[in-house]
Amino acid sequence: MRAEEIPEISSLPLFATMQPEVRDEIFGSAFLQVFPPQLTMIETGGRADFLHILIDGLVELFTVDGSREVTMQLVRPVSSFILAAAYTDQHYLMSARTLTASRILLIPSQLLRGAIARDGALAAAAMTELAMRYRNIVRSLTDMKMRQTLERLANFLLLEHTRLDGAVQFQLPAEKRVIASLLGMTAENLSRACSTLAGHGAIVSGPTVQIVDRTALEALARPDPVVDRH
Amino acid sequence: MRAEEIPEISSLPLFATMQPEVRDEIFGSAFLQVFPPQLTMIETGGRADFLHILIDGLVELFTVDGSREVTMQLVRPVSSFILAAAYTDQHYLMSARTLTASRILLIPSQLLRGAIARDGALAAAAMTELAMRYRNIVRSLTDMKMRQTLERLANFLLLEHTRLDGAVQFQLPAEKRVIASLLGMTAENLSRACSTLAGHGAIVSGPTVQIVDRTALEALARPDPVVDRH
DNA sequence: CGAACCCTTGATGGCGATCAAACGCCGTGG
DNA sequence: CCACGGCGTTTGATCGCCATCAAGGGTTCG
Repeated sequence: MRAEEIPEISSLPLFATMQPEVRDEIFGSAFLQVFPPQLTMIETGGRADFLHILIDGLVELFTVDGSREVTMQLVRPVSSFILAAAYTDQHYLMSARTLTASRILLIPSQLLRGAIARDGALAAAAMTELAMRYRNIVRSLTDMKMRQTLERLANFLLLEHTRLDGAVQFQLPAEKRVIASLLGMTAENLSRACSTLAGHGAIVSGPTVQIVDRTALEALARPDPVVDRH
Repeated sequence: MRAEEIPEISSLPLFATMQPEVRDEIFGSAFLQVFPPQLTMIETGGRADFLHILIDGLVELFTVDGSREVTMQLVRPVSSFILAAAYTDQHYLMSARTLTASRILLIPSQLLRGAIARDGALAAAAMTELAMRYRNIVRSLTDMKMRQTLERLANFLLLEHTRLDGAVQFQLPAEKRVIASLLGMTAENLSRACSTLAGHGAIVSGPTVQIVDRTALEALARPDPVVDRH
């Protein structure tokens, strides 16, 4: 990996507090791989031989059932994914593919487990990371069970809006079909829902979003102060 | 807690491998509490001051949105719950109530965090526990997004059937209204779905279930060999 | 320039929610 | 002991959200 990126990766919550010598050992055996867009690098049911860390690009986690697939989560840089499978040495529950060209750091699972066993600070960080991801999925499940599609879209846009520090205008992070699947709806319905939001403070035209009235959007989305605090 | 139960709790995966002296310290400061049925002991948004371990009884985890609530998970003995919130010292994402009279062991979160920091084996066990729960929620979310209600019910019954070592007849673990909410459907629809299953190898009459043709039920449920392996 | 592919828009249908009512069970109190 | 009321479950009727099917427009890429 590029020399200037080592500090950036080291400063990830997962690696920030660990012992430097253990970190050097892990990074020494890790390797960076560059993937083109639309490449499935992990398949459901496979073995989790590596912890993946997305350095750059965009990754989609999804599940497959027969011929149908559903997006579960978008992974943005810089963050790790499939930590749970890597740590417990089990099969992947989700597949992963790149949405854009991506650079991904691969850390052998076995090495990671060894390091966690030896380094208490790393163990704590991994635990925190996993706990955060757990809580995020609980949020997704809640969202799915409690809200209908329009509300989910509205909440999604509110979240993006917040993530981007309240920028009035921004781009959707992925193709609409992917967003639709992530939100548990069809592309057709997402399109209609986007039009509907024009009357509720959000104008979505193609891939660009304008938040013109956050209050109105919140009135529709009714974000939960506890569940939706990220 | 009763003397004869200490070995049972100690043999939980979470506590089995830790150092005996740390375990004694934790258990020394833990206390057992008895709750009547239908008592909400944890409210969404509250602080996670204790790790809870259900020794005996049945607990429902659920979320509240305005006036509506949704069941997220059933907790059966003996197992811990809300580990993620307790470890990260954050607010509860879910509420918890007893469904039957229950005995619950309460371990101060702060004490737990300290013990995890000192005891690598406990840290590893906690990590595994959390990873397992993470994977279970991923399964729930997949189930929710990919299947419709009848399939979800069928899969639920298959899971119960397996859990009970293939017993031909068994009781539903909770009231149907709770099961319905857990499966993301209304009580009315669950009732109809139960009748429908009579033609697919499962006879549900009131709270009792008979699996008369598992193959037929599986044909309807189409369980995923990866996702549904628990 | 053509062929995918994505997005959009419209028409239709079905799954499941909602509303409504009756039944059975069980506790309480007369 | 029985009457009553409450609650969970069941069954029926209806509604609405959203999926599906279908077709057209726009963009990208070979």
